[in-house]
Amino acid sequence: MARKVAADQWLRLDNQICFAVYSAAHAFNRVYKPLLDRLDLTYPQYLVMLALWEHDGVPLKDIGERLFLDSGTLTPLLKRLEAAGLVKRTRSTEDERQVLIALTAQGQALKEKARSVPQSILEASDCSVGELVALKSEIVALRDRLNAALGEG
Amino acid sequence: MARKVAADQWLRLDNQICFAVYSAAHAFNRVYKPLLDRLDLTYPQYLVMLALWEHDGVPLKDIGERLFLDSGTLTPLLKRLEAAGLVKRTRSTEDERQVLIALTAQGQALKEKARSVPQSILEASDCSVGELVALKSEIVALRDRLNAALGEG
DNA sequence: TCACATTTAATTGTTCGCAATTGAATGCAG
DNA sequence: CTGCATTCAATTGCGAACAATTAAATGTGA
Repeated sequence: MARKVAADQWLRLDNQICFAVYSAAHAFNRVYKPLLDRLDLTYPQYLVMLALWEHDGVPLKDIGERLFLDSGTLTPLLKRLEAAGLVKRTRSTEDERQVLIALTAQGQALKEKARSVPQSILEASDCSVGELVALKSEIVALRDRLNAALGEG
Repeated sequence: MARKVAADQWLRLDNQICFAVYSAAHAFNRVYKPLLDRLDLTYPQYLVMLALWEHDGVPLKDIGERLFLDSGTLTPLLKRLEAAGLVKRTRSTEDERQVLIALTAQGQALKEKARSVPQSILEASDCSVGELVALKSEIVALRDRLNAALGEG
């Protein structure tokens, strides 16, 4: 019986790091919600805008690689951003398979409204920048090992 | 200009801990996918089963509090688990507002097939149990602080 | 007891996320 | 140049996730 209980430890919800990550992601989402509502963005849309504020005029594929998302997710999302007037989607002339995503003036301007968001998140996290940076690095390292395992599998 | 670059650091994708968590959650999901396909479960369904293997015959609400999910998510998910023959949903007789979720024999039996899953995840994580436990605790602590901030906000 | 608030699931509508497929453009071997 | 594979975005279908609403059951105060 002691052996059975020990075996069960591996299936306990509280012992799953994946559940920790899963539930933390949802917690972040809920904290972001009211902040992003003021920008009329969802969280995934905010990520795309972050990517574009760094590198504008890039193919859809590049955004996908950066965010680990595919066209099935990005195509409709980008159409919504275009409908909102934040980006423009144009076929590349050199390679007509590619769709280039470029910020509109409105999309660039939104960056200024977004500047206050990270500070609010930091406050909700209730810990130091240093701690968050360290934790972030560990999580990224784990993510990259998981993705590497996928490539091998 | 140096000042503008410094200000932009806060909006850089790679500096967002939320994106680290978000992308790690998706990476976990992709690693779980082939393992859970063999159990005919999605990842959220797997979480519900983990909860039920620990505490059977509980109200939907309890599962929701445990997993941080609401009825809008759980009601259709549990109907799918019921359709798959893994759980039974019954109105409580003491309080007819509540729906009690109980494992079927098949649902209990699935636990044995699930025992090999955590080991596979550990291998894909490519690090020690100790490291994972420590990281998990930090992530849970962050999640709880975020949820606490929501309550205050 | 009666009115009213609270609790609990279910429902509706929108947005992700991904697998699988389609179709067009491009690259490449012969 | 031809034939075939590859790349890329779009589409379809399904399962979350959540806000907002609805409806029924329960609890509470007067």
